[in-house]
Amino acid sequence: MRVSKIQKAQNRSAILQAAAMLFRKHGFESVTVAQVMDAAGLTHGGFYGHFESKDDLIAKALEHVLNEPTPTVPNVFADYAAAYLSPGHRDAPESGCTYSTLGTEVARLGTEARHAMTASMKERVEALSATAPGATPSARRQAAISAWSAMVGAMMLSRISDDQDFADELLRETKVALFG
Amino acid sequence: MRVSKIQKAQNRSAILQAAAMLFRKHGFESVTVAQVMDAAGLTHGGFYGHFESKDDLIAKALEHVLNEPTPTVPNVFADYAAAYLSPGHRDAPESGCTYSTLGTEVARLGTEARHAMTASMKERVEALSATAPGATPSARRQAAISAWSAMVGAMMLSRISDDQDFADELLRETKVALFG
DNA sequence: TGTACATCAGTGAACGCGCGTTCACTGATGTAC
DNA sequence: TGTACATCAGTGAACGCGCGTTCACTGATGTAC
Repeated sequence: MRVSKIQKAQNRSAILQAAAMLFRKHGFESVTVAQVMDAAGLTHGGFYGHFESKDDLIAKALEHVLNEPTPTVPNVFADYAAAYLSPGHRDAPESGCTYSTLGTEVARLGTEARHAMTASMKERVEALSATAPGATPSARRQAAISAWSAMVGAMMLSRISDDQDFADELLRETKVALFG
Repeated sequence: MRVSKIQKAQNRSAILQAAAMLFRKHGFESVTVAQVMDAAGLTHGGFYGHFESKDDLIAKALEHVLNEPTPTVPNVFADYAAAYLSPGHRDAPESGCTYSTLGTEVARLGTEARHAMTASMKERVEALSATAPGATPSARRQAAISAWSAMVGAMMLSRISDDQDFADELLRETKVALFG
């Protein structure tokens, strides 16, 4: 049964939202098209009315999650880092940072997905540079790049650890090293 | 045709080596058992004489690559970081650091693989702590953790970027921020 | 505004390919005498 | 040391499940008059 144009747009959005969550939680390849559609409250047959292929969905879901405004993100550098490097963020990958959940996989994706990610990375560096410590713009940009790299790396490593204490140590020591 | 015990051990080793390379280059799920066996110079049917399953291979290949002595790794902190953060390392993921190539995927693997990775991470932190900057052991450990996180993160992010200049900037600025 | 028809979003069964896994077979290795 | 036999690593065909993708169909939406 046909649905209204508004409903169709909402459905598309629900698919992207569900995909972005499932991908971050389980990875691109473990998540099936049917699972995404199910999580969006639809049946799998309708998928190709919204997207060309699963690869297309991956690219669109990444763009979607990267471009959505994240109102809870603090815009002061130190606050951003403290929130980022929290155990709460680590334990909720499905709603967290895309780089630390899917980074190594994205590096192998096609042009469209990587291009969207690259644009988003540049924006992130720009935004962090504004409030990063440093006397000159280039010093602030350097601080933003290295600190952001440390955050993303520490988060990923912390999620690998099956030793809770060590996982916490990675986050804590990185946070302290960056901001005293 | 049966082969000697020595040959069998060499074959097993070749499978692990091929798997470790292919996995780092293409990810766990994109690489097939047949591809691994082919790269090891064998046919796929013999695979189950060496490993219980593909998952078993993944765990064993990770242990293999994490425990193999890497003679080219400098043991002085700054040299290690400089070699790590080089474009050459970025452009040869198949023979590079496992964390920056497979990190986000390993975080979702089972007990055996993550346990091996965790033990290896602890060793790496210990090793880096020895020559890390800092007045006290805990300061050195902190420096080792945060700097290593930054290296792994910057490498992963650099591989995502489809903009060469930006990719290089991420590595360069992280290196300079860490060591002047 | 109301009616008749065309459009098309979503459904669910079906298809077919790829990949992990199994298995009967081969022939070289290793061992018992 | 040599011979006969048992073992078993590797081969390659085959199996079967899962998943991406297709398609005929349904019925509500949107549009033309």
